Amino acid sequence: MVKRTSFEGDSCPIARSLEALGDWWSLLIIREALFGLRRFGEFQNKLGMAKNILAARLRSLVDHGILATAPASDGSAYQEYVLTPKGHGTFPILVALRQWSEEFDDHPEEIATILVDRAKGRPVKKLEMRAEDGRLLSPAETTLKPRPAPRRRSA
Amino acid sequence: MVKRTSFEGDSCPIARSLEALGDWWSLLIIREALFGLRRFGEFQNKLGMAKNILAARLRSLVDHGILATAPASDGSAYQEYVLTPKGHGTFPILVALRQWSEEFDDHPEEIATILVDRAKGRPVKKLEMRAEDGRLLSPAETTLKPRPAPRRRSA
DNA sequence: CTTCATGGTTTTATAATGCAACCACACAAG
DNA sequence: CTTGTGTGGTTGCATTATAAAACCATGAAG
Repeated sequence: MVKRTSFEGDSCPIARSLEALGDWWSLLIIREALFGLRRFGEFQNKLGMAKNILAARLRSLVDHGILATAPASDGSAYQEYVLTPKGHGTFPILVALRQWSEEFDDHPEEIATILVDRAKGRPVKKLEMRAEDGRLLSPAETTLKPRPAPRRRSA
Repeated sequence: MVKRTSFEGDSCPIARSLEALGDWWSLLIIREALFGLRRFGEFQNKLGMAKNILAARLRSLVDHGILATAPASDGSAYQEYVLTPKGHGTFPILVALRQWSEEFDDHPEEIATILVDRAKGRPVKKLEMRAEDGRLLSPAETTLKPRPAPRRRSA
């Protein structure tokens, strides 16, 4: 396999996000980190993935600023992997994937869990596209526009 | 490379979604279909990807029910690829990826476009997690719950 | 009919993945 | 202190996934 096309320099933010998130297993590792896993062994045990791939993915996620390493919380000499704010920011992506699957999966009965509001136990509402003024938007009611040049910032 | 682990039988909807969407290029093909591309050559020209990979991806997206083939709209004998409702349902995923990248990208100045409300030209609002009753939810305010057994349906 | 366009298919070589074995250090127990 | 187990990797190997390029079959236009 020749090297996969990199989307790193792409002008589209979707493509750019795939550079950080698009490797096989990456989103599932983030999912587990959101559930609170932190230790290499925890990720490995939960996901059942190859250790060399896990090591490479964790390294990549750290390099992309999604995870950070921190001293283990039990006081041992080991390191843990903790989500950064950038990592936490992936939550809507995971929710979107989940809701798409729940709605369109060929075998919805194979899905084991639903995402609920912790306080009430009720399902989280479907994600909605909304305009600045709150109007609900369908995909057809959106479009792309050139990004305005950023304002100059004082040094 | 040995065969990648399949998430097909996974009980988590996020993992399951990656089976259909997780191949390199798949989400970008869908993005282009959402922009209105339909013909093999259009996808190929726009994305600049290898034709054999494009053919394989289009086949996979059709097999997963995200795209369907239809006679070409110009009356020729060719086929077109059109998004199904399931395909259109991926829009929030793409929006979530876009918004994550816009917020956290190391080089936001390299992003060329913003997603706007077509009528007003104003940026689309950031996606929000909301409870059934409309309360805004942080990730910590959500949890997973076993999916209730489906009701028996009349034959 | 000829020529070009379209939508693939096939071949080839390298990167990406998973498996399994190995390794270096950390930690715990005696 | 020694020994054994746990932890977090690293390494070697084989197969699949990817991209590039060439090839091919049909469609369309003149």
